[in-house]
Amino acid sequence: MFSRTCTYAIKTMIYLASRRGKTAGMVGLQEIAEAIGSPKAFTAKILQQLTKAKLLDSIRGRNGGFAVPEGKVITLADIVSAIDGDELMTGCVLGFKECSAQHPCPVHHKFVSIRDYLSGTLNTTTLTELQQVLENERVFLKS
Amino acid sequence: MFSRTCTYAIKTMIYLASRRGKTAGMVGLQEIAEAIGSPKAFTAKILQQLTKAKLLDSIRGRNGGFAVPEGKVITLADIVSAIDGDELMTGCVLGFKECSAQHPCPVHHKFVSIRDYLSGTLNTTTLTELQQVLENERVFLKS
DNA sequence: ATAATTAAGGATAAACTTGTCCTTTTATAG
DNA sequence: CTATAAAAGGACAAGTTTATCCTTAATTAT
Repeated sequence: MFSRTCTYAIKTMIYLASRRGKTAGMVGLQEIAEAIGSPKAFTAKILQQLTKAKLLDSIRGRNGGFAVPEGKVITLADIVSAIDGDELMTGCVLGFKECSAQHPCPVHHKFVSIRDYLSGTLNTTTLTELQQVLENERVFLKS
Repeated sequence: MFSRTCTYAIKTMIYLASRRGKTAGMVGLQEIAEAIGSPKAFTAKILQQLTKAKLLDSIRGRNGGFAVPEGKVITLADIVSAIDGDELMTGCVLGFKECSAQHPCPVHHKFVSIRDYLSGTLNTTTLTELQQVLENERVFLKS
C-alpha cells in the first residue's frame, strides 16, 4: 500500500508530533531513527524530503534538529502525498491514466468507493490525533 | 496498491475469462500481451506463475496456450494473493509484524476497516462478474 | 519422422527503491 | 576564533522489481 519510505515518514511525523511540547528544542536524527527503528542515513534523506515539503522545520548546527511546525495541522494525506505522491488517492488501481466513471477500467466501480474511503481517512486523520493515540493507549512505533 | 506485475495478472485473467466460451481452444501469449498492452516476455513469466497457482490451465505446442479452468470460480483475492501475497489483505499498513487490536500501531484503528473493506471486495469479486462488466459496458483493458 | 509452433525455464539486463558513506554548510559552545 | 555538533547534499552500493533474450521441452500438422 505505502512504500517503506512512506512508512518511515509516517512514523517519524507521529514521533515528532508526540515530542512537540514536551521538549523546548529540536529533535535530532539520531533520536528519531532510534525511536522508530529505521536506518539512520536513509532516515536523514526522508527528513530532508519532509522538510522541503514544509511538513517539518529543521535547524542546522548545535542544538539543531527537526520539529513539527507549531500550530500547523498535518494530515496523513499530506505525508503520503509528499513521499509517495497521490496516485494511491486519486489514480486507477490498474494504472490506467484515462480511467473514469465514464470510461472505466473493468474494476473501476469495484474500487472507487474503496479509494474514496481510503482517501477520506488519509485526509481527515491528523497528526495530533495520532499523537494522542500514541500517548493514551498501549501503542508502539517500533518493534 | 498492487504491483505492476499484479495489474498485468488481473488484466490477463479478465481477458482470458472474457474469451472463455467464445473460443474452443487456448489463447496464446502473443494475443494476451497485445490485448492488455503488456510486454510479451514478462507476461510469459506471469502466466507461468498463474498456471503454477492453478488459476490457469496451459497447454504447450501447436494450438497451445492458456485458459481459465472451466467451472472454476476465481476471485480477485486469488489473483492478488498468487502474485503479491496477502500482506495487503492481512498485514499492518506500517509493516509491523506484531500489530493487532490488542497491540496496535498508531494507525491500526484507522486502517483496519479499510483493510477489511478492501479484503472483502477482493474476496467477493469474481472473474465472471468482471468479464460481464467488460462485455456489457464501455470498458477497456488496454489504453 | 520432421518441421513448425508454443509454453517452460534459465540467465541476464535495466530501472527503481532502499540504504550507506563522505564532504560541505550552518550554527553554537567554549 | 576555534572546535564541535548537526543538517544538507552528492556519490555510490545493495536489493528488488520489471523486462528481455535464448535455449529446452512438449505438442501438432504435414
